[in-house]
Amino acid sequence: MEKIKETVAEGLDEERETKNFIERFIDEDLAAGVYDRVQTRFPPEPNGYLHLGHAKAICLNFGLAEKYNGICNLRLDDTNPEKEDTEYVDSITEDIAWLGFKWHKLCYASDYFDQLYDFAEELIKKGKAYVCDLNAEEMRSYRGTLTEPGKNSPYRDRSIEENLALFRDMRDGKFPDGSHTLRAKIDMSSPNLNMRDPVIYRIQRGHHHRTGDKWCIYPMYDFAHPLSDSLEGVTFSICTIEFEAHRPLYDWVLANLDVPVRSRQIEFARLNVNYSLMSKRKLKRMVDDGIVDGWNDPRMLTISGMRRRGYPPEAIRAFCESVGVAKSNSIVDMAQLEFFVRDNLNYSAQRRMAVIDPLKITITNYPEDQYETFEAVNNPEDETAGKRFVTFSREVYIERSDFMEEPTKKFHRLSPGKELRLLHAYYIKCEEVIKDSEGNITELLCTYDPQSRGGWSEDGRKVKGTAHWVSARDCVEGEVRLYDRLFSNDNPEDGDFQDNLNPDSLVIVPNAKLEKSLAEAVPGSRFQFLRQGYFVSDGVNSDGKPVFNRIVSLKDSFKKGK
RNA sequence: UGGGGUGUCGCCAAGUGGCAAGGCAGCGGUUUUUGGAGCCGCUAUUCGUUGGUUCGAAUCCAGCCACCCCAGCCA
Repeated sequence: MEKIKETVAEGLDEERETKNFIERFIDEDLAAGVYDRVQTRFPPEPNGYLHLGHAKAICLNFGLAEKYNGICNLRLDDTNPEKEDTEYVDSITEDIAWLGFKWHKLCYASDYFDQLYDFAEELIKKGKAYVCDLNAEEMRSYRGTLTEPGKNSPYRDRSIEENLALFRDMRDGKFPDGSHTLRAKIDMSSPNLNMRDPVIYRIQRGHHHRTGDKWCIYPMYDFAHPLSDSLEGVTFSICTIEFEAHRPLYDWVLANLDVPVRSRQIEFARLNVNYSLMSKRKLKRMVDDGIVDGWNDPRMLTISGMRRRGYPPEAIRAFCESVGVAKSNSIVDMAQLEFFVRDNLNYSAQRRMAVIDPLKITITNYPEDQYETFEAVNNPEDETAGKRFVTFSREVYIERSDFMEEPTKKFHRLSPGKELRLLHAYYIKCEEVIKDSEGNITELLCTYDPQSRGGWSEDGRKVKGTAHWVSARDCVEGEVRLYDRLFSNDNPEDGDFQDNLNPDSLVIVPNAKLEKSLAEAVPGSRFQFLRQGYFVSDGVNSDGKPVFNRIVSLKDSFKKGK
């Protein structure tokens, strides 16, 4: 131990490792012998697709298990047949696997329906649960308010035998939906409303995606969750902060039943990102209302949307790591997410040339039928990415923004009479600007310096500007989709999100000029279109043109023409 | 309003009685055969607020203020 301390002191002085509060709780419990191992779980309800907020919970739960040499299950919390579907189960498993995590076991709350039922009977037999005949409205009025205590249900003092018989009748389908509930007998005057005899079973006829029509009664979250945790052997049940007031109930359920493990619930703050919505309910509404293409629309922070947008899973994990785990409500800046995407892509994405807003250039002293190829590195950050060849010819396209007729002081690219380096190719000089009748620039006539092959000259003259280009003879046309923020408002939660939609959230450029190799790009592969940012291949459109989505939005400083 | 939480830079976030980490964003500079990359700097005399305890307080105590969650037979 001492040795380890020394080593740490000597070598890793600067790598101070700060533990988050959950890790400190775990350390305490381990040290106190409350638990001798760590087991977590990620328990989504299969009623929608996973989003970045879930990614944070996934990283936390799976990360903790890994860190402490424990295990983490994926559990589908399917106790409400009305909202759940196998489509969602499939998307959830796919998304978690894509993020790079492996669950120890794939479980379903519905796996435990029989045991949960038995636990309910156990509670009844202990006199700690009763069947209540109050309807929803009556129950609400009996519950009291934030400031006034509730009243006991008139059915609260039924005998154990009667409760048991009634509960079995509920199970056997003898009552209509909503007519009876099973409630825990706790305290109708508790200041915590969750403890005022909460419902733990309700009658609900609906086809369950796994158990079909076997059951017509379903356990409530507050009953099913602690018991599912315990049955699986979960030691730390990590959930979001809105469940904090449910913790006494969570503990009550485990304390009043004969369970294998007394799991510990720990809450953390959910993730919010500005310019985006992170509520499954609202995401579903956007999908249903046709505001977006589907759950995988690249403008949404669903995992499938981010995947389609080209965000690498490693970048998402690094982001989740960076935002930390705490209990205060917070809204993380979208720029932080994009930073981790750029940071990853900088060394993982190959470079390609593409011209999104083309301006034609004719090189007047370059022979009409001639062409030649140049070698170009695929990624200056990664030698193993190799090289490719690009073809040069008499007519090329450059980005319209790489030419300025009356250049400003800081503008070093092409302008009349000035030289510009075409990346990997030659120096060219602008000799003439051709305009249409309305004065719009339609073409530039340039000359090239044959001595500058490779983009370098022996006379040592300095050419500051360099631009990407594409040979007119050899390029392919493609569709480029520029995705911006879906919401114009920093916080779309202000009012109805529909009022905050950004009309320019999707701009389609149908005829971008692409380097030939991009025509065969595998969907999902990411490239840097040099100065224009990062793009991901998204297959071909209905015209058979290759499609690219922009991955991160432009940095504001660059937008301002710096 | 009863209960439960949270307040440290524009945004996240460390800090657990001994001179306020780090990241994002921003700003300056420097580079570069175009990375929006790299490199170098700068950016909280102050921790919601007021008092108290202490040689010493973001850390302990008390009051106040602000925000979030709970009155589903949702999770």
